[in-house]
Amino acid sequence: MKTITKLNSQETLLKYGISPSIHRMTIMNYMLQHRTHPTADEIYSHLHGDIPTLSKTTIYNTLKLLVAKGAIQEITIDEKNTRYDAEIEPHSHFKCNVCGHIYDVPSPKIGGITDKSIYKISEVQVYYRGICTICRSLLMH
Amino acid sequence: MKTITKLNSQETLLKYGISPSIHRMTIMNYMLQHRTHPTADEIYSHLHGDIPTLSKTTIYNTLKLLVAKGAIQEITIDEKNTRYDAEIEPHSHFKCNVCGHIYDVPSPKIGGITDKSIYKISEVQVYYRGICTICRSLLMH
DNA sequence: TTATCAAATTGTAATCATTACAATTTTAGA
DNA sequence: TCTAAAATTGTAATGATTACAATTTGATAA
Repeated sequence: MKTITKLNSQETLLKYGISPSIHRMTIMNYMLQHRTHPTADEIYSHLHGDIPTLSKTTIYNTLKLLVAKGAIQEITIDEKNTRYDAEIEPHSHFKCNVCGHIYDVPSPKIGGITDKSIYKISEVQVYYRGICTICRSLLMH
Repeated sequence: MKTITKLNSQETLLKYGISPSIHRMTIMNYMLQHRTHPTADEIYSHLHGDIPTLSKTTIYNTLKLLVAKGAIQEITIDEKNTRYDAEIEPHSHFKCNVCGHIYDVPSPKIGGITDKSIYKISEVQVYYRGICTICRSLLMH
């Protein structure tokens, strides 16, 4: 099992032209396994137990590299921290204002200014905010 | 002229249930006149010349209040700073990765998860990133 | 008008995410 | 093995934002 996921993260790194060091594989692996849109700090906290030598700077460096190479994406739906997402297929995000959870949701069909003659668009982010089903039912008693 | 814009900012504040103090009117007025999606710090820098007693904390407090009351909106398209926008009619944003300018663009028709049965959506933000026309033509010589 | 109380504002210090940077370690290839 | 480049580390700096206690302002009632 572990071998397989390690392999997956290694393959992913190679696919995006990133030399697969141990730490990079560990971080990539974490991202592939945890689709919770973690912050740099959350990743650090979770990995620090297993690999005490892993520094927070490496987390930041690696995440920045992964984003630059297109292996993961950055999302700014959370006003406090930058969050990261290993899912790079088109999708949107919904943040519950009550529990703070960020959900992956299907991307809407975008019309509007996809008109490439005006702006050269390289990225589209759609952020929804509101109350998720769980919190809503809790609020209703 | 000045009287008119002051009046407009006062009216706007009253409309949103905010008691119109001098500073709040000044900040609201700035927001109404400058559709550049300014940061708290930019607002402070611009107003500080005229009103040296205006503190940065008041800028932050006021912006937060204006957002809470719905008089302006917060946008997080810029990874560094929170930006604010007096335009509250539905529209989207385009950020040029070269010059950093943030443009207002028409909102796309949103299909997808506007399905209210799943999530109670209170806010939708659409962020585009890429290269704006000006920078693109400059890059082409 | 004056006293009073709440609201508004201020300045400073604290917090917290992120980055800069120089030093050290690791890795791959000659 | 040796060496240069790449990767990683720890610490300090930066910069945005918030906390908070103190002060000022403004509206109201006596």
